[in-house]
Amino acid sequence: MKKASGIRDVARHAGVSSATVSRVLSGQAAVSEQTQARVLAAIQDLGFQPNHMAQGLRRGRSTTVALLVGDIEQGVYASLTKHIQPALEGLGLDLLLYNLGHSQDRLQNILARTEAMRLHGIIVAASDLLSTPNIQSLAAKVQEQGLPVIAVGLSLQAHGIPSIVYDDRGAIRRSVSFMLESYGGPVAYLGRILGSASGTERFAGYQDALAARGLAVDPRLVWDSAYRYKAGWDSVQDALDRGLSFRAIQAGSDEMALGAMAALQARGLRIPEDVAVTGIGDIEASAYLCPALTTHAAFPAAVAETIAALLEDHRRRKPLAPVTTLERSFVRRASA
Amino acid sequence: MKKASGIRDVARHAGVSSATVSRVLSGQAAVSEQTQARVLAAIQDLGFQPNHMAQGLRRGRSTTVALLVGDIEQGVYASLTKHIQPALEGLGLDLLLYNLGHSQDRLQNILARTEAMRLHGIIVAASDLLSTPNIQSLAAKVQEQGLPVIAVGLSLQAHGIPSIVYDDRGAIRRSVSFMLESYGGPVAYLGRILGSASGTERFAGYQDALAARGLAVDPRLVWDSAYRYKAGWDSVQDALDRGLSFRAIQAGSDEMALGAMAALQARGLRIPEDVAVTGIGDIEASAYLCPALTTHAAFPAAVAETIAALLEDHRRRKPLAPVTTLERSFVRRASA
DNA sequence: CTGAAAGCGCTTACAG
DNA sequence: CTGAAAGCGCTTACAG
Repeated sequence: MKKASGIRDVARHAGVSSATVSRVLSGQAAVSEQTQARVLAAIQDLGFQPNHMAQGLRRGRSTTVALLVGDIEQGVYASLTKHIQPALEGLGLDLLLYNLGHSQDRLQNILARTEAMRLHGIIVAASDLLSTPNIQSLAAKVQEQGLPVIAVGLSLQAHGIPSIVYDDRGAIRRSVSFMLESYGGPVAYLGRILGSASGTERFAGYQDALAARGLAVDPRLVWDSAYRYKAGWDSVQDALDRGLSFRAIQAGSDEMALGAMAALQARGLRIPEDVAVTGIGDIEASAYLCPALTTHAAFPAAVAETIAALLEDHRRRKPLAPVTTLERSFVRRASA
Repeated sequence: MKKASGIRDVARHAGVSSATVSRVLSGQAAVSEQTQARVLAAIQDLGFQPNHMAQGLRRGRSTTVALLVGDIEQGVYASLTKHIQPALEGLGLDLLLYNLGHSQDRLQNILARTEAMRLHGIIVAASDLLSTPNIQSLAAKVQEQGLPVIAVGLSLQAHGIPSIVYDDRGAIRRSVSFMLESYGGPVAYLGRILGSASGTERFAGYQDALAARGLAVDPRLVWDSAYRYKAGWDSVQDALDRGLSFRAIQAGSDEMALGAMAALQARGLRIPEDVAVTGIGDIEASAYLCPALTTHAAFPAAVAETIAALLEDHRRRKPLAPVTTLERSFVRRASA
């Protein structure tokens, strides 16, 4: 806990110039072994740590990556953040978190603020359909500033932004097909979230499954809704009030599925004997409910690794993979 | 989207010196109205934004606040983060997130890394008992570096660190008393988490409630456990296997309460007819389960406001309130 | 109220 | 392999 010392102090202590200290710090330039040893010792002795702001100013970029998430309170984003932070730390990068709260305006403000801080990169993890100006703003950063921008959960590949996505359409197709076969009766779709990129993808999987069996989509069994528990609860209460009948529900997220299950149980319906339920996302709570929720797992660790790899590729000026698609895995539990 | 322009460009554009531009930027020094207007216009014209790294280097501190959370996947920390980020943004500050994963080693590493970045402040939101070296390291930052450090969820007031805490002991005392009165039978305590500051506080509330009725604590009905859903599930399964009998459960967190409820239901027990359950925290899921969980609410918005106020006080060199205690509010729902 | 100048702590051509 | 010097983009005494 010495007073903040600078590179000059280290240089003096080691009997070299500050340029040399800087060189051993960067590890890039060639420095003789002896010199290096002496500098390293001086750094140790003084407990020296290079000033990030000075380095950033000089290098023209910070060591900070902005992570913009749809809503940190949602399990998906929380677990993603939990894995991304240490992955960045491994690359010597720090994570600046911005919670979008699913607002395009907020995204726009943040993107504007962001210019001034010479970020090292931007990760956008949001399932919302982004507004055109926002996408253009992101694409501009990639092209003009050479700033790596990575999209997670929605594909911005068409705009030249490397993306990491799940094959949600395929996943939902499989689980809906499974429920159609196992339970026969009609399968409702909960949460065709308008304005959500992944919501749209997932709903397409539902359509695929019905189409494969020559079934038509019954609009009364497609429930638009907001995100979250309450939406699931409300939609099911509403459907039951209207006397609709269905044998199973595919929810667009685990949160909605849990809300739906509570509503079914509150009405005295048994899961899965009366109505089967499947979610997608596999949030932590899903495994510890009664009955436990059948769902599709996510792989936040794999996403974090992919992000780290892309960032490394960018550093080495390698071309970045335009899109990385991860498969969901179906987690069969008691609810379906 | 102009090329990054500097203060000099603005100065030239406005026909003044860069010192003057800096002055209108800071808003601190006196500048004539005309000059100010011209500078502002130039800033507009060029879309100028001051370089954060340069400002930080010169001022000796960044505009970045580090938020260290126990585990971002837990509802408490997620909702706290969600509210703190915009509160900081309102003060022109950015949030650097570090996920501790409840590890003292990680905290130590982060605290060490942190030296180099000339932070604007540090917020520690963790319920773990901090290790002595970590507390000393935090206290040292307050004293030597004049860096504001704020503790949330655990009181570090004894170490000169302003703290924001809930009266969890009082809250648990009230709900345990309530269950004792309503259900008569024995109340078990789930989650006396060893090594957790708030875990200890909460358990003390349980002891208070029993003591107030002249009851002794039955050690078989005090279940130590880890955090989270699984712990709640396992503890209850275990207690049931051992043939223990209890009429109600006070859980040390909502997550544990939900895990416990699932375990009870899996064994065919009804809630609250056979066993009543109360949690603490009021995570989003709690309201949308069947039955909905009776719990104690948190007030993340109030915490965020308090943090912002403390940071402002620090900026104005006012003394900071050593401790701010918030009351929980009891949310009576169906589970107890 | 305003400007010229020094300097925050680094990195990186440029010489040698 | 190493050093002296310039400069990244700001802010802030110091004069006037």
